[in-house]
Amino acid sequence: MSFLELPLTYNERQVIELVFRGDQVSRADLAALTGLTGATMSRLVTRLVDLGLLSESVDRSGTIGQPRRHLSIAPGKAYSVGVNFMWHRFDVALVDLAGKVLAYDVFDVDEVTPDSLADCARTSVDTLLKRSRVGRSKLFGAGISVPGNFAPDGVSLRAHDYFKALDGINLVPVFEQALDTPCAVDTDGACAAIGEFLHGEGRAYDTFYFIHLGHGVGGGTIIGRRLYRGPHGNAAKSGVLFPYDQPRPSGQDLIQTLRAAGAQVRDIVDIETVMGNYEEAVDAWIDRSATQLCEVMRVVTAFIDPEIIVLGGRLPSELNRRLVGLIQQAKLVGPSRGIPVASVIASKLGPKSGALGAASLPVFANFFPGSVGSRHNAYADGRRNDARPLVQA
Amino acid sequence: MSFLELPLTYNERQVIELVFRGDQVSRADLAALTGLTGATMSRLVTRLVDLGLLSESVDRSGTIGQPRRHLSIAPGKAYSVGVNFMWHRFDVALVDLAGKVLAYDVFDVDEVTPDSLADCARTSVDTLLKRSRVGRSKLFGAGISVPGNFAPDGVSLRAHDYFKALDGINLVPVFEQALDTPCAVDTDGACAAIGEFLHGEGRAYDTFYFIHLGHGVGGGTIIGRRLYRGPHGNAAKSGVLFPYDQPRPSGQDLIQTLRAAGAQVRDIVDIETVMGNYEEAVDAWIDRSATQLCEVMRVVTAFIDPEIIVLGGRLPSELNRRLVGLIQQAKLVGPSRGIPVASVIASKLGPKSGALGAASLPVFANFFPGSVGSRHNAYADGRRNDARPLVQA
DNA sequence: TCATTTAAATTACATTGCGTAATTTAGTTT
DNA sequence: AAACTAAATTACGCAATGTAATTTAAATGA
Repeated sequence: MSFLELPLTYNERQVIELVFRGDQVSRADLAALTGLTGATMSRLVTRLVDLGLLSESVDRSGTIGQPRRHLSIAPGKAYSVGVNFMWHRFDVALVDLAGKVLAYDVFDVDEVTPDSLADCARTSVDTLLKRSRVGRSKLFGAGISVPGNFAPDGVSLRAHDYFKALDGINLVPVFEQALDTPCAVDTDGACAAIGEFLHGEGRAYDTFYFIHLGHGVGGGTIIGRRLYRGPHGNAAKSGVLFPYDQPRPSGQDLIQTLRAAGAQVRDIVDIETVMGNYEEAVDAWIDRSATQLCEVMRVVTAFIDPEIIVLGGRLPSELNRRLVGLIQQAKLVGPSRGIPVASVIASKLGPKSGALGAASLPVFANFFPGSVGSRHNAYADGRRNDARPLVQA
Repeated sequence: MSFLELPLTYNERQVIELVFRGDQVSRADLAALTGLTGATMSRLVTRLVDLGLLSESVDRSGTIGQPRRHLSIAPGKAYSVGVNFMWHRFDVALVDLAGKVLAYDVFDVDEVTPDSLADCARTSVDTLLKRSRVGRSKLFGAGISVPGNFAPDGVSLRAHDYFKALDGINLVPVFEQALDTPCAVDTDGACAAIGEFLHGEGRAYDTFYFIHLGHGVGGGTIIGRRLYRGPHGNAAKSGVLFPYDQPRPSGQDLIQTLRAAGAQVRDIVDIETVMGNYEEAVDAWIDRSATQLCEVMRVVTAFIDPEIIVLGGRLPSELNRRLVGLIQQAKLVGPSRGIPVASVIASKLGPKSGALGAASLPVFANFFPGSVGSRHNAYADGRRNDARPLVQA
């Protein structure tokens, strides 16, 4: 981070997370929530206020004693951009730490190669920064959401057929060179889960599963307020239950369904405009997909046992809501005796959710404790940071 | 713990874990592995040696410099018992911290109620302690492995039909009263996973999935050297893919298969003795079950993305090996484009694995870092320990 | 043979971040 | 306006780590 000398400590990140996800929290609340003492919390908060990351407002709501001072993330201090790639388009969001979307736009892309993506990203991000008069120095990172999977090395892409030129590429250095800021790349499902965790329904939960319906059927898992990527970055592939050559509850499948019904659909974003004219086809697709997603619900409950399952992605919000409605009505057999299937709710983040989720990656990485390993070590500074991964000695 | 004044700190536990899972580690190795300095490691190890938990041996293998001193877990210092309940029997193991099984025996149980289980546990544990001349004061805990699931509260049991009297019961206080030592209760799948992590194939991995074939089809997930239980304790229910009223790759199903072929089988332990006489039925069962387990492999890879999948449980080791052999031969379609299905290996722990896994629960809880939350706090002692769970303020 | 070299382990001292307890602050209650 | 209350801050102590210097126990080599 250019504007912060040192990375934040674990406890500073805890404070930011609690302020971010909570509402109207005071220092005293934070002390109780973290188990730290009031004295320590006072010091932590003072430092974060001095850094300009937190701001406070006095609450004179009339209880006895010194009034609480509610903390909130300071607006306009630090910015992150998110780039969300689709087939023929991509959308970009510029957000500040407080979660405000300062600028958002959709761009076209014809050719999908590392170079063209880097170009697109650079020009579009520059456009947004200029439009909202945010200086580059205030940008602490960029997140890029891509459809696809990772190779066993956990970093290079196993791309969809539509993105063949990206196969085997590690996009992180590509984007870092183009955007001149630290970049994080993850799957659309993982980005969406992080976005939901920071800004959506997931704010109320520590452990949840996100079913992501984009071109394919993906997902993301938040376990204990951390993104669970898996050793190879390929966790949460909800689509496993549906072979590619058969009907499946994916955006691509819906596009094909609509085309078969005679609609002109180029990409997922076009669905919303045409679906009113093909109600019958959409209804049938929803019914069938809801049934299929019920099996995802059962299996996710069995393997992850989450507090809640959130359904979202790139489909029109109305479709997500209808799918959730049907799933909620279904009487599902639990995954094992006596275990109920987890509840499902629809994401409310809307069409910007993809870019917002991508922009959430750097926020999570730089300001949240979930990206810090548990090193019980009194020294945040001056410590060696070269621990080898835990392997047989 | 009666014999240890204070619970071990996070870094002390790190040392124990690395010594336990590693082989021939020196203080210098541990420093490199943890990222702590040599000075700190020296202090940590000295303390653990003084406590009697570690012992060391000089390695004069001929390299220049002061010889390395290899560390190992001291034998005979601290003991744990594991109780592994089945249908008509249960087996008990007394193990020391170093992993040595000092005593092991199988007992019969006719009635399954909380009281009878407590009675059985008390008398059998007493027997083993006396037989191996281990004083009660050296016992730091007991682990109990039960078939079944947890209620949404995460502690009370949702028992199999065979154990109806246990339904809704929290067994922890029951056993703690009977055994007069801290008790941990978890599902057979979770216990087996922990056991595999400490003593079996899982020693080489940080994140793996354990498929547990007992009466039912269960499992356990180790994520980043911690047991992932799920918010309700019901994670890793591999059986979700197989309805109860259809053939499934469970021990119960194999018992029924053998009975249908004319065999006299009372419980899983009887399978080994009779299976030689019903080869045809066993072969068919193995073939079908291997095919079914291939789907578990695919789904686990999709949702957990583990480094490896380990297959084990209560079936005879030979059957586990044959199942693994067939699964390895199968050409499995990956869960998503470009992602290979995780590899599978058979557990080598043998028939004592259930009791060993159960006995591993207290070891894990008291001596490993995986049971400690990440509180970045310089003070191990004298700290308040009453942090509320992280919820909306 | 014995000084030199090497790597492991230990010791002395400094630094950091948290806890405890006392104090200050800003309001309500009586 | 004095008493009371809860939040926030300050002063001080302590535990655990890091840095740097030192000790230890072996191999090396003149």
